[in-house]
Amino acid sequence: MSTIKDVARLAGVSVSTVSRVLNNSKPVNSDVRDRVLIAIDELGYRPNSVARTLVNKKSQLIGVVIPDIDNPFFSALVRGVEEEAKKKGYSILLCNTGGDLEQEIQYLDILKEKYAAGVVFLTARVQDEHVSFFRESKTPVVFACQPENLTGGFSSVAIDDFRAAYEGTSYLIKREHKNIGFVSGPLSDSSSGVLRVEGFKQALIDNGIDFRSEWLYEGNYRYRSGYTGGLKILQQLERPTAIFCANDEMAVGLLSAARELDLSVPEKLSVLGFDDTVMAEIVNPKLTTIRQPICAIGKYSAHTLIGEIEGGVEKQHLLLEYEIVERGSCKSI
Amino acid sequence: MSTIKDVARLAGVSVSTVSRVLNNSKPVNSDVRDRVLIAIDELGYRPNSVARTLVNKKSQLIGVVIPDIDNPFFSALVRGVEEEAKKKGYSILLCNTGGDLEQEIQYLDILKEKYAAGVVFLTARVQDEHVSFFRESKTPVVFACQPENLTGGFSSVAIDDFRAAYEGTSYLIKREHKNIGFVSGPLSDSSSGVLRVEGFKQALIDNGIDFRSEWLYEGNYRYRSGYTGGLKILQQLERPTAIFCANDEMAVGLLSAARELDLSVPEKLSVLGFDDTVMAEIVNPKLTTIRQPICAIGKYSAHTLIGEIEGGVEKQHLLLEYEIVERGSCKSI
DNA sequence: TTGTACGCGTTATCAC
DNA sequence: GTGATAACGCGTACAA
Repeated sequence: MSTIKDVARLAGVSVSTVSRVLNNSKPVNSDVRDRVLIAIDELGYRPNSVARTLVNKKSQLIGVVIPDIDNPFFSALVRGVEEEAKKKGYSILLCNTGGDLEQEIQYLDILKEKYAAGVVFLTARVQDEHVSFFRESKTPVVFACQPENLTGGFSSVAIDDFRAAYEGTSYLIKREHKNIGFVSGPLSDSSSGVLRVEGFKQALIDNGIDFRSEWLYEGNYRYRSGYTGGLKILQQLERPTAIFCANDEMAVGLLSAARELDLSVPEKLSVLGFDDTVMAEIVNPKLTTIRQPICAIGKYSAHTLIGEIEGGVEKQHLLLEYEIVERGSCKSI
Repeated sequence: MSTIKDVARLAGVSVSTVSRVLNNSKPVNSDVRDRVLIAIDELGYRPNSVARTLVNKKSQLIGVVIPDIDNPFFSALVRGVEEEAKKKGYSILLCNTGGDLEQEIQYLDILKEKYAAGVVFLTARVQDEHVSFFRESKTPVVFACQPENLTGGFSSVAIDDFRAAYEGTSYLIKREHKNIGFVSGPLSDSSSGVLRVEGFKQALIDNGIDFRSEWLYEGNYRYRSGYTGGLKILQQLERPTAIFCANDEMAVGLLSAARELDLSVPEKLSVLGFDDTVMAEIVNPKLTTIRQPICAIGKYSAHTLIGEIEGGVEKQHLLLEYEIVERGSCKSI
């Protein structure tokens, strides 16, 4: 492995000159520049990024902190981040936290000690600990899938969860559903989850439909809770003709519950999902769902982040487009 | 951020002494050790890993190179690697390659320049370029899901794909199926894929059943190819009573094809999957499949790797257990 | 425009 | 046992 010194020697110049052509940090005579370039090429020289990091106090690493890589929603986000980062010469340090605050902080410390250039952060709720870390360490960060007002002043990329849920509900109402249930995410801390219930409720109100709390089930985004919620809601004397789930995984669980209760979907029950992850397509009936451009959220998160890292671009809040994709799980009554 | 010098000053010792208590590299008097420890605590000092890496030429980074993080099979593996690595103080550099050799090599170069301690590698086929990289750079590596004889002498963690496919086929045969189709992975380069077809064929032979090439479809592990393969096989004049798919995703695609052709599963057609990823459970009917302990493969890969990194443990080939998990997609005839 | 020399935070080799 | 000091590979004032 050749170093900058080898290049300097071969080109007959000093290391500083080599450094200058490497970084375009100062003007260099074109003939010497050529000599250096040739030497670099000849030696197959590549600057040592560790040494660089040590002096610059900034690496080419981007931390991606998420609750669970083994969840299609998060892995799609990571893929988006990775693609964009790779394009710009950054690598991904994967921080899998299980949604645990302690682990999040632990990883944040690791990122700091490795001089990570920035981090894309997806958490159920932005906590004071997070905010103060980013403030103190001055590490650029963008929060993914987080409502603008909860990011502590940092950048974010998301969709408008309130409006998306509002429109999803409207979609159901337009199809003559007046009895609509809702399986939500955790309402205590999942901020975008709260937005979705609120969008749902608002749509009900605006259409003169009463909200029925017995048809609201607070799940946790997992298959199991969709199943349980479905059982809870559908076994009541009076049951809704449609249920809106705050994500696809729960919707799929709900499908199982409906099947178990012999309620055919969509004939007897319409089911509307959220996210449009891979499972929406493979389940039977295929899920009508609100598509959230997860991979794009990852891409734009990375893009925004790198903008802040390199260009000193201003903090910003991006809202991406969602859309209702109609498949087989909803029908008019 | 305090450095080793600050600690040395505060403790009234030299930096070398601090370094020694940090690394237990040489004996230190217990009273001075205590002073150092106190100083460390007082300053909240944490050794700078970048500087460490620069002098040791070895970081605490483990590269995980896979084709696609947004695929439940690979993401499960990554989760396993991450868990084990985190436990041992290593972090994960995620290398998403799209299965492209050029990108694999590109990432390998990045890993080298970052002084990665080792890499967990999952690729369709181990190529000469891979092997020579690991030989020359002396970077420890373990290949995941790769047949022992194709790892170029490096460690590996996998299951016995041949036997697993053999047993899967036997499972079908025991249930009186004599006409069995097979949807395979790519046969040109996916080595474990080849093993699975061979296990399938061998089971046929050992049971006196003819192999019918028209019932073999070469897919690519994706949903779409399972669907297409299903159509191809099931629209023939004579069709099998059971089809074995080399992974779950294709099995799910096959399910769609069967539904489209009005062949109810498992009544008219038994379908056997492979892997037991999340989708096996959410599809209807639920998939009977051969469970491969993907997450554990990740864990053991990391464990083996770290053993080689730290202990100079010998190269080894681990074969983990698989099992047939019976759900609703297969029946006796 | 170019070169010298020092610093980034550690570890390791040497003397003491 | 302990303490200087030279690496590790690079960027950058500063001097020329």
